[in-house]
Amino acid sequence: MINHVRVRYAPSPTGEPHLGNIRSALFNWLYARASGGQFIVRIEDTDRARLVEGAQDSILDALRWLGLDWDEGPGMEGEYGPYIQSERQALGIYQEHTDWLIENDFAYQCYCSPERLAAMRQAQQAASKSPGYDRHCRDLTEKERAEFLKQSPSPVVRFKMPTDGDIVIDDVVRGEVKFDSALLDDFVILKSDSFPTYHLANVVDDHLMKITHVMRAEEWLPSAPRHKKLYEAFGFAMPELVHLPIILGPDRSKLSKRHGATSVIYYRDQGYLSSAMLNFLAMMGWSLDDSSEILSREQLLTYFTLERIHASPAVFDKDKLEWYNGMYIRDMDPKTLSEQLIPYLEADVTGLPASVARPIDREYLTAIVPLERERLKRLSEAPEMFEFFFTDDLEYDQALLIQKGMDADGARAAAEQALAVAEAASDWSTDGLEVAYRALVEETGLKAGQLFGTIRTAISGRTATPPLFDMMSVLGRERVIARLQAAARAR
RNA sequence: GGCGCAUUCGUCUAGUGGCCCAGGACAUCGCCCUCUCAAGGCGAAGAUCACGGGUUCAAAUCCCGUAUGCGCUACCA
Repeated sequence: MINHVRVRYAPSPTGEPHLGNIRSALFNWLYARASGGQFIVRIEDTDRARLVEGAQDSILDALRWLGLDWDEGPGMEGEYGPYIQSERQALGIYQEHTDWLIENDFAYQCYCSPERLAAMRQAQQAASKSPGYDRHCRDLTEKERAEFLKQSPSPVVRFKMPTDGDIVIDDVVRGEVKFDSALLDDFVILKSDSFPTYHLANVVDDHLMKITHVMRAEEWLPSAPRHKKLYEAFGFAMPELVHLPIILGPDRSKLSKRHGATSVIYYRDQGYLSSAMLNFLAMMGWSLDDSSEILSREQLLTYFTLERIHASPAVFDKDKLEWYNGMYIRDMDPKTLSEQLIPYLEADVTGLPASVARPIDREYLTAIVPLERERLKRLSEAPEMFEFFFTDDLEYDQALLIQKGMDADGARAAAEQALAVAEAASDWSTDGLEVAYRALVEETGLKAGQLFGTIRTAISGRTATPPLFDMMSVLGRERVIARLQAAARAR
């Protein structure tokens, strides 16, 4: 049986790659790969006014980052190209199809001015009638057309929708959905700049590119009946429709900039791992069972099915994304993590202080990483978290040296004693240091928490750190001694 | 306003007529571990399955209605 799956991701280059948008790309990709089909990327740049410079690159970057490779599309020319609609427009593809529709009485030129349309809409609203084009130009005589054409030489083209009867579309996720034709107007398929609207371009290209499944966000469901009529007029076979649930913000409206960052690129830059993002995105609108939370790319590929796509919308939960990220960070080996951390650490403004020489010591870094790994939620937290390992002069509130039940003199004394032990230590390993300092606890009569707390602050400048002796061992005797000396001098 | 879709813990979800006085995960809280912070382990709290009617011996699951939310209603996608 030859039912070769071909799906597509068709972004409009009008901004940053939106989380919801990339989630659609992911589902398409997953389905293509899971079924041995093809994943096609098509750039829908028919809105010349809203085009954003660089948006296409940034969308493709997001795809590459997540490892969503495409079989045909920009940079991967296949037999159904070109894959950028403006290039297809230049080839006359949409014009030809539009002409055919007009010749066969499925479409007509409309000469109505934007002013007339606006006035019409206003009147409809005032009379609280359902809005829609009044078909003013649908049944003009040849003579009238010629007359109007003189006044508006670049008309739009509208598609003739049926005026009554139901249009039933079949959606894989939602089943049959019925629309009343009387409520659907004659929509524009070709704009006055001779670029197609989404509806025309989408139907024509999906057919020409042999797309078998149209998987897109739910907000497109209301336009499905228009597309169906277009397919019928052309005599094209209808692809399967799969409308994905929308991704919502915390206030339950469609996720948008006012909810904060929505760009996948932003999350990448913040230090979210692509594996975590992939897993998280997959679980928004799809799930495997009652217990699987962590699913690798490979597992996703083997388990993904259309049947398990949800119908109801999902709220974007940043906390859960962070949890996923932490899980995946902890799962990384120190070497790989170190490499990924370097750009964040060496970055100019957001990285380690300028006083820290670049490139940073890779070996030292690799020793630090195992100590901090389980504390990292985002790679971008590393500079702040690792800073004390690299800087020579620690700045901190010296009151932090004084532990519960101690006074300033006690803290100074503790630092001095700790210093003496550091200077005398013969074994600088984690275990060796622990033996030496446990002995000091006995000797001083301080509580372990008190002594260790003072040392912790002395050598790190903070109260929350990795385990003390691991930290001392990695910092090295020289740094530890210098820092204990400073603490002993504290006043 | 019209049309459409959706509706299980705060959030993501399991659940397709009896296994459910509803299971898991995130977040929250507590305990344990412990030199701090994490991580981890254990536990708690949290859902009258939106509401109201049916159908059935039996409904979160099927049907009808209502409500609420969201989406669409452009020469934007």
